[in-house]
Amino acid sequence: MTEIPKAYEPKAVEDKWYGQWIEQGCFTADPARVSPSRPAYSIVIPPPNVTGVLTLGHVLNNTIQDILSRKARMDGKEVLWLPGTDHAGIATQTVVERTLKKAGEIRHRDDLGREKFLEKVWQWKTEKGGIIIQQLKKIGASCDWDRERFTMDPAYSRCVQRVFVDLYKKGMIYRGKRMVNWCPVSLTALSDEEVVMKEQKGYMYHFRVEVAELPGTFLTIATTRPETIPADTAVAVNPKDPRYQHLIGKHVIRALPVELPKEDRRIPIVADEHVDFEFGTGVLKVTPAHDKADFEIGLRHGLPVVDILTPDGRMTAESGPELAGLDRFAARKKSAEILEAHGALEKAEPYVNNVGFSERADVPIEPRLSEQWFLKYPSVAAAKTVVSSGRMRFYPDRWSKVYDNWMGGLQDWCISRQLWWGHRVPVWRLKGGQAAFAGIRQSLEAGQFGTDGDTSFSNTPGESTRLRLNSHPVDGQSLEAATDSPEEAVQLEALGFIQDTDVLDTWFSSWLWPFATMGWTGKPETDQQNPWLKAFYPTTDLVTGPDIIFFWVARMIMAGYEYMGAEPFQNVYFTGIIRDKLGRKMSKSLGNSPDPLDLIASYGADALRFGVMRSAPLGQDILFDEQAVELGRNFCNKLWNACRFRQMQNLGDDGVEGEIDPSLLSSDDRWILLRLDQAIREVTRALAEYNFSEATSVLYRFFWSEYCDWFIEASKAALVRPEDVATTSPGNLRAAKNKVAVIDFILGNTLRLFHPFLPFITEELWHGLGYQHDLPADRGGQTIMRATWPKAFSEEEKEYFGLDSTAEQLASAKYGLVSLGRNLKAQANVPSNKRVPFVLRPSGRLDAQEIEVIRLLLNAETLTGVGAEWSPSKGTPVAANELGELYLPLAGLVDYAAERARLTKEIEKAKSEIKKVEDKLGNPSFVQKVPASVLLEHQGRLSEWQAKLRQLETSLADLPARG
RNA sequence: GCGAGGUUAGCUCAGUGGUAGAGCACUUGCUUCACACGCAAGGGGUCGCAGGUUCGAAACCUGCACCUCGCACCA
Repeated sequence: MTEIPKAYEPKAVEDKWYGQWIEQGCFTADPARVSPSRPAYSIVIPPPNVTGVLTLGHVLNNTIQDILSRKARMDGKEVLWLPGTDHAGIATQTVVERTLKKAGEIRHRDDLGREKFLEKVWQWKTEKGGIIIQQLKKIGASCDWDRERFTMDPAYSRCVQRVFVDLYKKGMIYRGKRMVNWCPVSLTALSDEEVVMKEQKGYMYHFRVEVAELPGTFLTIATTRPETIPADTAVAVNPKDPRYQHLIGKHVIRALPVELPKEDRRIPIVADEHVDFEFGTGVLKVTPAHDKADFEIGLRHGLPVVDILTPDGRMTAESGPELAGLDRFAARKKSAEILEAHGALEKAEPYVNNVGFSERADVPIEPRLSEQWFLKYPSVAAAKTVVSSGRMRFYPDRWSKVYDNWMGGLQDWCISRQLWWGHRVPVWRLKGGQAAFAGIRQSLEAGQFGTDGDTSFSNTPGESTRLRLNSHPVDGQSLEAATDSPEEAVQLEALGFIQDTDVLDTWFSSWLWPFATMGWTGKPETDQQNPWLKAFYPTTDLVTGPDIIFFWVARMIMAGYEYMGAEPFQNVYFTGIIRDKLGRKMSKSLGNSPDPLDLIASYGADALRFGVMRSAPLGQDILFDEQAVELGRNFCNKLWNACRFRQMQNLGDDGVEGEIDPSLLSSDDRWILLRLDQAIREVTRALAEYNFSEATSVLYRFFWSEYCDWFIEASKAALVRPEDVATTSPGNLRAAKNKVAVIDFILGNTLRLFHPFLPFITEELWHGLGYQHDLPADRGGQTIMRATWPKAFSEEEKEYFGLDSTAEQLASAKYGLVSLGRNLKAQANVPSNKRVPFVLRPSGRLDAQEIEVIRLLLNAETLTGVGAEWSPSKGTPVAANELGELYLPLAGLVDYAAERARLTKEIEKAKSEIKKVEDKLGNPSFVQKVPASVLLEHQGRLSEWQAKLRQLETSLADLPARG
């Protein structure tokens, strides 16, 4: 800090220190350093999407992780904050495909084929995929970048395969033809969690169908999706519905396609409990191929499944010549028109219903029957108990109920995706009957195949493949082989096996994140020797958003128990969701999401961190306002200038002042030491409770409202300017040096308290003020990151410094009196910079030193101490508290009318306070039942207000009648 | 429909039984020798509504209203 700019300039400071931290390996974790005296602390980052760019959500989330990591380092822990990125199957594939299309390289990914396309994705990932990691560095994230992981790293991929094969062997992963959520844009199945319900405006179409056996008799059916009529294979009524009982077992003539002969459109009327006869007309069209509930009805009644939609949501030829080829939404309109043209449409009423949307592509999903891989969740009981028993803590706790609720209603997880980018399902398949398997039988040493068992295809020790013989109603028999061994895969392919073309849901890889990133292999003998797993698993804290509690958190807990035998983390902190100041979610289309990097450029990274932390209350969504960042910048600037002020107090002996001499401490010194003590306690507790906004408010209050507003100002009474050193008495110089020692003590502690929140500026000031001198390199000498976290005073220390309530009360009373005096000045319209004389009549003994501090804080020309015998001239404005009476003699300048108004107002206030307390004290049951301390406190308050009232009334009476 | 959370100053939020708070915004006055990204003073709230418990309720209980978010879902 040779050159001292007036305002803090973050840019150069941030780049400089981040570079040094990296260079000096400050973020690097080493399991060998973990010991009982240096416990491990670990966090795994929620891996951001590799295609992602930094959002305010990331800033929030990662600032919290950084605060926790930096605090743990200062607590003397060995810290691993493990970073990385997620391959994000659909998102990444979409981004790359779009990019290639834009560049005119392809029209569709099929133009390249799977292999070539994947090469392009990898190329893109290498070139552009690391942006968010670079951005995280800008906010100061202290991740161990040497351990950065990616969910498609070879070692990580191996973990995914191993887990798949293991669950396959356990029978928990199976393949089946089911109704799944199909995304017609991404052309893949989705899990239930990836579908969001949205209200949609549409129409409820009422149309008529004729009962085949009773010509001229019609049934009216209500539907929102008339385009699926050609796929109807029945209509259903409730068996208890008297309106339709007589029709059960008869048939209707399906309305579409009209071109088809009537006899080909006969579909049965079935009775099913599912039908709600209150709803619509009580007659339900049953479309097993395109509706989950209808599919179930179809199963119950043995109905055929007729699929009239292509994977990308267009109508097939079976829907009739007028609809064929149309998009499903166009077909909806068209089919209504056809119905109307044939007189079958009774009405179309506007209707709002909930429709499932693909979260990613933001289009309505189609329920679709298809062959997919499913997982029965493992280790459910353990995962449920660890949270409900309170062994793993959720912050805020209410999320544990949400978790418990979801864990109680688990449905099998659809884990396969019809994509190219991702972990390919490690299952190989050979189709054909027994004849086709004959050759293989010979190549297998153990002839046991066709049953569900392990076989070795290669000679690699320890490798084995699970073989399973499946019978498929259409495809006939197939032999399925699941393996995570590359050697065996080669062998299988040599035998004509073909690998499944699906990839796995991205979450099927990220649920392994806490241990797969630490070198887990799934081989117990190896994993038990793994120093990283031994030192850092289970991790300490997880910080994430509540929106992925099911996607990620719950699944990680289950995987943790299944594969590590222990929970993956001890505490989970759920952040709020960042919204704009109108409470809307941040979104690209609304354009309401500011770029954090722009904010950093304008205000600095520390300012952004502080602003976001300050407006992030525990468990509430955060309404983001750029003003919060501005506040952060102002705060950094305040800190900067307070330290600049310290730098100017150089008393000839360069550098940090030494020990504090307790005998020279003033009441202000003792007061600020106690305020610091309080701040340390409150910040430490707030952090332990993950209450980050509370911690920042305490820091703000302590540093700005207490240290700067009162202590620094008061300290100016004792400080000596460098140019005056020669002419200052030795006693005053000693006092000044002791004052600087107190300032150094406070600032040294303050910088450390602030460091987790404001890493850059605190490091700069730590070195600028020379606080690193005389500290061991690993305890603050090299970096504030490793300085010890401030400790509250022990009783012994409090005694040593004389920190008792007397000192605190005296200082508080002084500041109280100063405020009253400043108020007198303002009421009398004296500009705050104008120095006028004050007179003080103390109620007890008051040192000259203390009087000087009061004078200085009042910015008074003089503050004359007078005895009880002194009396002011009539009408002199006066204010008083327990310390004494403060007069503002204005010799003819008093605005008596204003003074009368002021006094009258004060008197009213005093009277109302007295009445309040008197009412309470006058209540017999209050006096009887209330604790003694509360009674005393009320009595004290009463006499205080009474004394004040007397004084005010005297002043008012003393005012000349006319002013 | 089920569940969770919320309702306190113009705005964003603290405040879990004993004198209603902070920051921002607002008004007024200040180039007071660290800081105008600042200093000082000030105005502003029947704590969503109605009952109840209590000597005493913003806080605890009951009901209601409104807002937000999950989960489920009827074509």
